[in-house]
Amino acid sequence: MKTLVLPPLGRPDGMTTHDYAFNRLRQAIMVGAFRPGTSVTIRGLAEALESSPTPVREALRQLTSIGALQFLENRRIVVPHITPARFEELISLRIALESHAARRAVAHLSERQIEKIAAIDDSIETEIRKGDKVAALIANQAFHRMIYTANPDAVAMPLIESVWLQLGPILGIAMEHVTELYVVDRHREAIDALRRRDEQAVADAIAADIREGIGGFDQQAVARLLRLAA
Amino acid sequence: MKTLVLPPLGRPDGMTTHDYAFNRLRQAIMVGAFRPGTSVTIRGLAEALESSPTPVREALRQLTSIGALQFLENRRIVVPHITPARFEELISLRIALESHAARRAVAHLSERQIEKIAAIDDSIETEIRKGDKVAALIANQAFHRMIYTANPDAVAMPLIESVWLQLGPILGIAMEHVTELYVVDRHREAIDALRRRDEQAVADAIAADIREGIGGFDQQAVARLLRLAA
DNA sequence: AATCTCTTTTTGTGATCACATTTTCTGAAA
DNA sequence: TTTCAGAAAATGTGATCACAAAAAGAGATT
Repeated sequence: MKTLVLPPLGRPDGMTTHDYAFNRLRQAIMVGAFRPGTSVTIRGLAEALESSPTPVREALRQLTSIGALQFLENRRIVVPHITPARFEELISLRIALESHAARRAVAHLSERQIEKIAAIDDSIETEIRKGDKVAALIANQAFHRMIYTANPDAVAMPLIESVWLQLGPILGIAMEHVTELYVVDRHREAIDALRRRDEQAVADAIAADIREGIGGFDQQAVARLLRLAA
Repeated sequence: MKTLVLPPLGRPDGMTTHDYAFNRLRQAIMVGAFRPGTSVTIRGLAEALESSPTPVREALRQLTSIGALQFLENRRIVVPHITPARFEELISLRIALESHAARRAVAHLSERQIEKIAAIDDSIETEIRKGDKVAALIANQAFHRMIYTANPDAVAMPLIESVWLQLGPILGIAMEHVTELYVVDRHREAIDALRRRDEQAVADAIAADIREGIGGFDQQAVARLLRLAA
């Protein structure tokens, strides 16, 4: 029985055990700490998180609701498999959802917020230069999240995070097999468009960012990655 | 203590208590059986479902993950409130998501499936004539679901259902205050477009269907409905 | 080696209980 | 009637346990 290792995560005061388990697992999956097909057990995670089955099971159930995990018929809990076709669907969904969310956020963004977004973009570059892929990834997600959540009724945000979670595992594989991380520079383009309050240009920049970033993997590249990981 | 009444729902053999609770509550919310702001208790639902707190809590946690319920800071569990702005965001998200899903489904639909969809559309008319609003609503959802899930990798479907769930409570209010139910006849248009394999026309018909259906409530109408329900 | 059968272990499920917090109820004071 | 303080009840949380199903292991047979 190998003990499970999870990326650490701070636990604020007053946070319930269940919430902590949920957030920690969620973040682990989102940054690609689990491979597709990996199976987890309630008791195993309870031990790793130093708690009991009850709150862990609740966290796992929530994670399945957002597509991050899957309860199989035989009651096993696994990280869902990805096929090239499903990957392509997820990317196209990301583009549809995020360009929609970006367009809907433009009117709500203050100058100050836009500067904050530009600062986050700088931090992405910094992390890449340092070679910290996970940190760069988290900063990149923060960049996108900051834009979409400027809308006070950002109902699309939870759905977007669900898609990110479903892409997490293959992202983890990609990171292992890609020596150098780079981010296509559509971010500057998006920031400029935000400053001009040009909704269409913002949506286009976000779409291009996704398409040329993780979306740049074609079916064969995905198939190759999946084979490498198998 | 008034006992809680939930719309009935069959329970297949071998279905876990948790799964049953989840599905029954989900369906109840989706068809508008709960008002916005309604609060529920774990023990109360456990009693109504003739089970214990554990599986009910898991079901409630899942429902919060998909936006159907909300755990407040004081640990109370409520059906989320809706503002006119949030309503408008949800409708616009429905249009973005569903026209995307519809477009992506067109290529996968067989002639046989299209006929099945047309049959479902007929059943909607039947239910409306009978005056059974809930049945008409469920049939209408089946119509949409059947289209989107023709795509074997319909990754957008769970997200779409999440939006439906969030619109459920206001839908329930609307049904109480609308004497006559009618469905804008964009369904025929969608079916025709499906037969022609015209992706753009299908997407447009679905968008129009939403916009002229539930989306037809303007901000003032929503505000009025919410006031009536308060 | 490969396959099958039986035993042992592991695992998910759901009920129950103790605890702390929150809400509700009760009754007195203003 | 309103307001407020304390008591009582209700509620969410998390650990534990018993049970059934599934998986893993052991040993015999082909």
